[in-house]
Amino acid sequence: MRIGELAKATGTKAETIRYYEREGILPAADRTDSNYRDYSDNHLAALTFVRRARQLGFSMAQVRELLDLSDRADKPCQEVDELVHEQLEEVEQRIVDLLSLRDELRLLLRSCQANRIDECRIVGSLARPLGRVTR
Amino acid sequence: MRIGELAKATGTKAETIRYYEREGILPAADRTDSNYRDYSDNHLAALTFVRRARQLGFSMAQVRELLDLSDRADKPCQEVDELVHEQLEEVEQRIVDLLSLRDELRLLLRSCQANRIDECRIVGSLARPLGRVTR
DNA sequence: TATGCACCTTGTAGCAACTACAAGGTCAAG
DNA sequence: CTTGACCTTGTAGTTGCTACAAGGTGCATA
Repeated sequence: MRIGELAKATGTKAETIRYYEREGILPAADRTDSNYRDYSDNHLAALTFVRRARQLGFSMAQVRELLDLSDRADKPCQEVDELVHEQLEEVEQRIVDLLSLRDELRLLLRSCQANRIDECRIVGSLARPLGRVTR
Repeated sequence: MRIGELAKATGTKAETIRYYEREGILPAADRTDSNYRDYSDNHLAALTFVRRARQLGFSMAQVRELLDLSDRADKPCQEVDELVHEQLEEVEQRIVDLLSLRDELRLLLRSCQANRIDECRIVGSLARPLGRVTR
């Protein structure tokens, strides 16, 4: 299959696929006589793997690790487990951070009672460091 | 005060402060005889404002808008309100996204029962598109 | 046969918001 | 008078793409 077809099949832009190849994330494809990339089903599987891992929030470096690990069929999968664990913890931390961000923004919204900007507590609140929004 | 002092006072790196100046987010400072930047309390207030807005997740473009608005003391603060609202909605969306990411990662972790990578469901799950992790 | 159009190629530059140098100037203390 | 901490400018790197530009290919249609 050509790059456009693979792109459509995986919901990836052709440019991104070429980028992955440059970065060594995907193996280079065969070429047709006219120098077009010619992909196999293995490429389709690999790209699906990569995209899914990226959607799950893994970094490119982590995806590389996952790819390396998934080639070692005989090894224990403890390392894969650890990578997923790490990622889960990061995501959980980001959630905690965003929740407190959300609370701050809600407070900020409630603090605007005035009509004019110079009386607006939002603008005033921004001029103070974080954590002292209330009063 | 010099740039290092301002940096310490606001928890910003000196390089970031110079970057803000280049970007027009902060007004240029006066210079000493030896060409060092010399900051006033107004700069301290402005930088605090900027950093706080950034910590709240506002983009540089939004910070610019907020700064412009906060200068128009006589205007109604409806626009400020709208910006905060927008940002709140974005944060809430990011939270929703991350929550479902977290669930996916948890499922993935539970799916690893095997010991060898070629029997590990995690690796297998990654090879399938999102949304079909379970079974 | 020509020509239009969708597709492909490479290479380079841009995005956000910094961060990290390098190479050199300034200033106070010892 | 030298050491060290600070400052200056300028440039390049980070992450993960995305967007061109300039040109080649392949196929259907006039």
